[in-house]
Amino acid sequence: MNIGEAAKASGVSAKMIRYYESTGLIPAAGRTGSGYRVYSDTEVQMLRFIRRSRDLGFPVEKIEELLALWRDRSRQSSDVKRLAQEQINGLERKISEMQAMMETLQHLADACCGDHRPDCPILTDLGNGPSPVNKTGPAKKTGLPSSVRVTSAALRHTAT
Amino acid sequence: MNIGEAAKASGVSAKMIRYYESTGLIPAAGRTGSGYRVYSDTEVQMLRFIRRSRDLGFPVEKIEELLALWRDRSRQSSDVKRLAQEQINGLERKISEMQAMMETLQHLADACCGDHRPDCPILTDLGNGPSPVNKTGPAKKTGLPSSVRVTSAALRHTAT
DNA sequence: GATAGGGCTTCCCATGATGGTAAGGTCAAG
DNA sequence: CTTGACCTTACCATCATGGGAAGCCCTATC
Repeated sequence: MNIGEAAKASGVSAKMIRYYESTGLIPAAGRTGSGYRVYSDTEVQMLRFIRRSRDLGFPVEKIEELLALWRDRSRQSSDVKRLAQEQINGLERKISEMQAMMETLQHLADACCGDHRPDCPILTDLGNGPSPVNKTGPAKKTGLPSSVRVTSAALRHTAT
Repeated sequence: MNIGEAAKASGVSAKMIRYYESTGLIPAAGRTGSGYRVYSDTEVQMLRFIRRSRDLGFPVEKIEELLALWRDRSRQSSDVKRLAQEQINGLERKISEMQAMMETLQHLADACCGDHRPDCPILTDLGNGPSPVNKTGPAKKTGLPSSVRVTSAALRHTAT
């Protein structure tokens, strides 16, 4: 099986398969005499594992750990569960941050009549809102990061 | 006001202020004889606007539009509201994607006893799960992106 | 006036996961 | 033997942000 077939079978693009190999996430594939990469079913299964893990939001760094556990027959399921729980916690945190953003935006949008006139509470808030966290006091770390910066990275893939 | 003071007053790092200037998001600041950037209160207010917009998850590209509307006294509030609504929709979509990931993970974690034994339904699922969307059929676009890839970009800033 | 320390300047590099492109080799079918 | 589809490597771009180096400037202290 060459890289294109492995890509189709695993759902991981050929580009990413090469990338994962270059970073050491997966071992270097075998080669034909002419230099083409060759993949076995076992390797395709590993790629599917990676793909599925990515779909669940795991960063590649964590997938490295998951793969190690996957291969380790003397693993402890508690280690796997811990990784999963950490991922759940991270997702939960991001979700609540985004929900906070969404609620703020919804309040602002609700207050904006959205007609031909220029008056707009959204812009007013953006201009006068409490951006600088340390506006009135010497607060340092309030606990909440205040900025969330979803960076549109998460948006990108679905939007495009 | 020099760039460091403007950074403190606006909540935008000096680094980012220079970056925003270089990309044209904000006009080039004035300079002292020795080349230091100088900022007025008006410019700091614009920076606060940007910061606040970022905090609500707007990508810089959208902030450019928001800023244009902010400056435009003959704007129509409907345009602002539309941008806000788009942002809300994007957040909503990302949130539901992450919630789906979280639920899947939660199910898997619930099924994992998390003890010293190696048996783990999480790893089993990752290895055998329905990763390749086109596994049994010639489906093309199922409508759902199937992959969500939050990329941990959203995690990063809060995690680190 | 000299010196120290901190702030400013520009320029380059890194992140994370992914796609794009270009130049060139290979394979299989006709 | 040609054509087209595929493979190879190598480099660049994304998006917003931080880090660092090398060098100039300003202020305070001695």
